[in-house]
Amino acid sequence: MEYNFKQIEQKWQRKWRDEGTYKVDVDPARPKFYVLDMFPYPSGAGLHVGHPLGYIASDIYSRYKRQMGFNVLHPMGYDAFGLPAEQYAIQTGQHPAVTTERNIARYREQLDKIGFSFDWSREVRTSDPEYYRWTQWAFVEMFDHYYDNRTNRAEPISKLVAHFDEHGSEGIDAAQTTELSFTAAEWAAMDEAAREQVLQNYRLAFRADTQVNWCPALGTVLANDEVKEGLSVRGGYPVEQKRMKQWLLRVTAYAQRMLDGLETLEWSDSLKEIQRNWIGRSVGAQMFFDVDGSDRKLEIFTTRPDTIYGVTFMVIAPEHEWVSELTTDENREAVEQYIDEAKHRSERERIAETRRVSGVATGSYAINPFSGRRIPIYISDYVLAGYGTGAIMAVPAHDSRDYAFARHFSLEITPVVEGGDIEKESYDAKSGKLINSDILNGMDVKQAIAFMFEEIERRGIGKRLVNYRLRDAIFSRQRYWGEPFPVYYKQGVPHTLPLDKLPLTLPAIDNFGPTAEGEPPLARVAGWQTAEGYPYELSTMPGFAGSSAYYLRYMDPHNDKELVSRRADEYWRNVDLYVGGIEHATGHLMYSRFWNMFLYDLGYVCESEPFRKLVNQGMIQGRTNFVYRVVGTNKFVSLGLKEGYHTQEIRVDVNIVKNDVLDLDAFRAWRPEFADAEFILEEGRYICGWAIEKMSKSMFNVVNPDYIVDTYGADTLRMYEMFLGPLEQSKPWDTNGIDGVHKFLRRLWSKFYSREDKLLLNDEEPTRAELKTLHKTIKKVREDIENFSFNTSVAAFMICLNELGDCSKRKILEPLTALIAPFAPHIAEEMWHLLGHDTTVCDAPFPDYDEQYLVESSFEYPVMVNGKLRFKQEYPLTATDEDIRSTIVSAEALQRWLDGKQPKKIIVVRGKIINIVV
RNA sequence: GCGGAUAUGGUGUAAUUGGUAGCCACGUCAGACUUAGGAUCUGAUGCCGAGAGGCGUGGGGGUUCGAGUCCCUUUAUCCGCACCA
Repeated sequence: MEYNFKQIEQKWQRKWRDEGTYKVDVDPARPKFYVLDMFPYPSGAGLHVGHPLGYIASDIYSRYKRQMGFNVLHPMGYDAFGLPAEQYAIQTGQHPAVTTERNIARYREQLDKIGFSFDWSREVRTSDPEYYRWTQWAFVEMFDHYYDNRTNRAEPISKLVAHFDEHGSEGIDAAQTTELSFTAAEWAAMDEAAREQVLQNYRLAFRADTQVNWCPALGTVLANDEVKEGLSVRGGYPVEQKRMKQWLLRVTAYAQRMLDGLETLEWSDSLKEIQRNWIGRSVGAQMFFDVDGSDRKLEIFTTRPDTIYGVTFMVIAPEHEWVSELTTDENREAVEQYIDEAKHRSERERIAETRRVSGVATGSYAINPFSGRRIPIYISDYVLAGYGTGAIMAVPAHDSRDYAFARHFSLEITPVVEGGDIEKESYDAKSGKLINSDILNGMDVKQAIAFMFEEIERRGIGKRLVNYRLRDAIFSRQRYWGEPFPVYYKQGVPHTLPLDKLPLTLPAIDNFGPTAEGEPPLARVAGWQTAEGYPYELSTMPGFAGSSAYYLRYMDPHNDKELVSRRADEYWRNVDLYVGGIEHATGHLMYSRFWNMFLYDLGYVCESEPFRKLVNQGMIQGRTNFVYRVVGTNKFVSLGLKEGYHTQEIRVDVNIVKNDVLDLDAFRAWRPEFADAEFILEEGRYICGWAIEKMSKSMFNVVNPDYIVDTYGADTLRMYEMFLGPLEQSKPWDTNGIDGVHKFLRRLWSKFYSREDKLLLNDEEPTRAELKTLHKTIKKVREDIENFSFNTSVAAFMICLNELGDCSKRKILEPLTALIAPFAPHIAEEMWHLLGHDTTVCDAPFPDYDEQYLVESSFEYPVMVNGKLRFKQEYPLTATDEDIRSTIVSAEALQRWLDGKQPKKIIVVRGKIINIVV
């Protein structure tokens, strides 16, 4: 009987669905294992072959763990809110809910064909009100909490209010937007709006007037991770800086914990490094400089307090709040002009002109608190308003940016650390002896920094301080297709809806663009207000809101009382294995950790880190095929012959090319203009050229998994995607090797049935050689799965089959079936039943190996007997005395042995002594 | 500029973790069976050389009895961050 993958796969997929084979429940009697994929955004283009790569890997691991006796949670859902659906709606007028629903149905159909072991009864969709009520709920909780740096956790805002009632701001150490100072009496005198203003300074979800990334083309603000090189990640539109009142999440409160938490995670070093850089911790000193002729004190942050005697000027950002105050009348015009220019430079220009030096003097002077010198204060856009205090002390001798600035404006450059040549460039290295530095002279840099930290605090002019590059996350988007904020405004003061009023559902609209006044789409909704007539917030939440806690919801997806029950949470705890793309390194994977830590502080979840182990699968690139048209004709010349012609390169649909050979008839049928195409063939075939490009519709290189599944079957697709190379590595999709994998499955099948349809399975005893092959394969596959080295397991299966020859023995095929089940579940299931089982193969125990079958020839120390070299040995299974005697010893090695030195180690490879280590 | 990763046949890759480099596939070549083959099966296939043999893991150097693997240096490609004080 032929290997009829279509019949086998349909049969078992239906059965798995009908019988709920992959449904799981809390089972305290069994150990749990949680395997999660990053859920997809259901785009209109459907699933391409790149999507399943990670899903297949995680499915293999899930099935393996299940066969190892674990209760495996392996859910799937959809990240259904998002910009593309809304953009599509603006263009076509189709409601995003409709198109999203349609796309989801398509995704589901495609996913089902691949034979994943998802528990679909736990599916979540972020756009479902029953789901997003918990997103809104978390937001309300964040609004109601602040971060206490003393207890190092989120605390109820009521605790803060109680403190204000009693002591004012005195004694508060909390994560905050700006430093506030007021007494209990002042607090008592504030009205509601003023009090709320103060509380917004502390809330974990808060509103603030900040510098934001504004994307005019998309009509919305974006978070830092949604902007790359001054362009929006989605769409690639220019992004500009703008001051706007926005909702934010105070993720910076958790910066240190997110940094520390990385140590406990099994993530790749490169990913941890990306997060560390993103958080950007730096230890330095806060210092106050007196401003000459003013009682203002200019606050700066520096990591090099040791260079204080080398400070020859100061610089503040153009957006610094004291710009106008520090500017003297004679400089005012120049300063205003400079500020105006800076404002109109886009982020992109600013990045492109990174090395351009620009700035202007304020006319004011500061006093160096150590040397007492009077130094000028400048304004320049190389100082960022968003980092530190937006003001720096400039040390041109030891900072390349300050150096460039000083050179440009001919400012004094005083070296204070030995080692460089300041005529040529600044000396930035943190090593050397201090000079020209009064009390610091003779110390080395590290010593001087430590000394200065103490000295600054002792003199009361500042303190040691840790700064982070991480910014609070902008949380509102001026869009329609997202979670509405459970917020309404009373006389402009924001209030959150009570929890029992959630979810606040997204109203239906039919025009998805911004209003004429530039308001978000929700402004179009008449009556978008509370029953009492208070208006709701008009913006919606960003994409990362819904994906920040979805892994928790999977644990208990139908619970209408809470996000996740204690019982479910304490059983499933956190994700043991998370598989997904590296592109979420600074977005989703940061926000989720923040969100989870917050819920952990509040006692809703029992683990502070959501994803214990993380594997990043590589991206699958497209492999574009080209044909070569002879210019001015409808003749196409094969790749190898094109040199003789003047040709034009045309992209051709990769689905009508096989192994770079063009299907001529399909090509003629592809486009009307090619209907009468003629070909110049080489050896009777048309060979296409190729290139690696991003997989996209416009390049005609999108390969759809459906086509592969229809042609070769799901098991072939699964094994082939794994066979392609290491999981973490990006690689081009290329079907050139798929026949090899398919052939393997057919040969596996032929162990059961001959071509004449005879059942070959028999009960003969296996030979030692066959057992050795089997156990070797089991060992290899077990180790490979644990290491996510699936490509080498596929190779191991092929070797196994080659070595087994025509063996159709039950005692070999039965463990082999259980072994291959995670990779090729359909054929394994069919084989399992042919072997006479009526259970499902995913519950078949994963086979173990026995070392006794694996022993290779192993020689230990040689001993001298009657002047001859003899081996004290463990005999190999098949070795005879003849084998031992014929062991070849190199002359040199033997000589060394005969010199009488005691060898440490004898190197024997395949029965041959290569060397003796003395 | 800083940080991280990668580099092995015509191609994708593998290497017991310092021990015969190239497993397993693709491709190619030869053969068998076929009316036919883009089916199936068998064999060969790193490079140079008729052969003996020599050379081979981006380049150069080092450690070691022994290096794809460790160290130094250099080149190329990819990724992340990028005026972060």
